[in-house]
Amino acid sequence: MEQLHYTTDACEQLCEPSRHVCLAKAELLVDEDAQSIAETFKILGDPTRVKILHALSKRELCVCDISAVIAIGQSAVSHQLRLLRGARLVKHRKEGKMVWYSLDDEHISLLLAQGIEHVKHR
Amino acid sequence: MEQLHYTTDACEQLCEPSRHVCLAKAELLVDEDAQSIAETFKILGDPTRVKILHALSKRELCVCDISAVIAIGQSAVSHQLRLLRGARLVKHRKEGKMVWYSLDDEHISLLLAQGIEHVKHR
DNA sequence: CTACTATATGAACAAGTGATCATATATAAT
DNA sequence: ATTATATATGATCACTTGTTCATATAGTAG
Repeated sequence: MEQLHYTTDACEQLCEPSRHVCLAKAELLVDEDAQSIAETFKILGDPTRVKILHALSKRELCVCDISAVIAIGQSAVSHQLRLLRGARLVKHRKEGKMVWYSLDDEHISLLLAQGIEHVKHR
Repeated sequence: MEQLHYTTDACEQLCEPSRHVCLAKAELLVDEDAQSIAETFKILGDPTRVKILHALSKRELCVCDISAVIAIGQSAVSHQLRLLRGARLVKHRKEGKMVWYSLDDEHISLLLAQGIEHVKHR
């Protein structure tokens, strides 16, 4: 009975027989897209990275600044920034031996704010 | 040298000595908030849940519909819905032996759309 | 060149996650 | 009551994740 759920159209004959299920199937995100979208949210889904992004939403900071602000080791910060870069959530510029990080665009700030909004709400 | 990074104010004397670091520290998200915010994004950070939310953003669906649409076992769907409920991303209503799920509010739809936007962009 | 500082990265390990299986609960039908 | 269906949940296990340690790279100063 486990398997039947996705070989037949819905819960046997009980749900409205399949129209909305067919529609939903047609509109279903393809694996690849769902994966990419989830990837972005997954990166946002860590308290350390949230702190980093929130700090960067206020001002550009270099790696050791972030390390100082967040109170976490330099190595850990670098690892996290790598992930954030990979997800195009932050950008960086070199200046001598320092590397300055900032949010990739204002979009990110909005996304973050919206998450914060959801949490504060209710 | 690892530890000094968060006992002194920034990268020794090299960064603009500490004004922006002090500000950033003052504005730093407290652990609890960062944790809650990350929690929400973490829930959004899984392809199966993204598919579920995307499907629910179009129309209300019952558990076995979702199972049929996403092509994943009923048990897995229930487990995921539990998490989604916990994060107040979806709501549900019982109707006989079926349980119908939908997004908790339009905010969620926006949040999801913004994530999709980020991925599609560039 | 040598020493020092800022950042990046690989390895390793503890902790967490998501699917499946088995089973429980609840509602409905006979 | 018995049977069937819809959903929920606990246990398990392979897999992922985030930090730390050690070390590498790169820029700067002496």
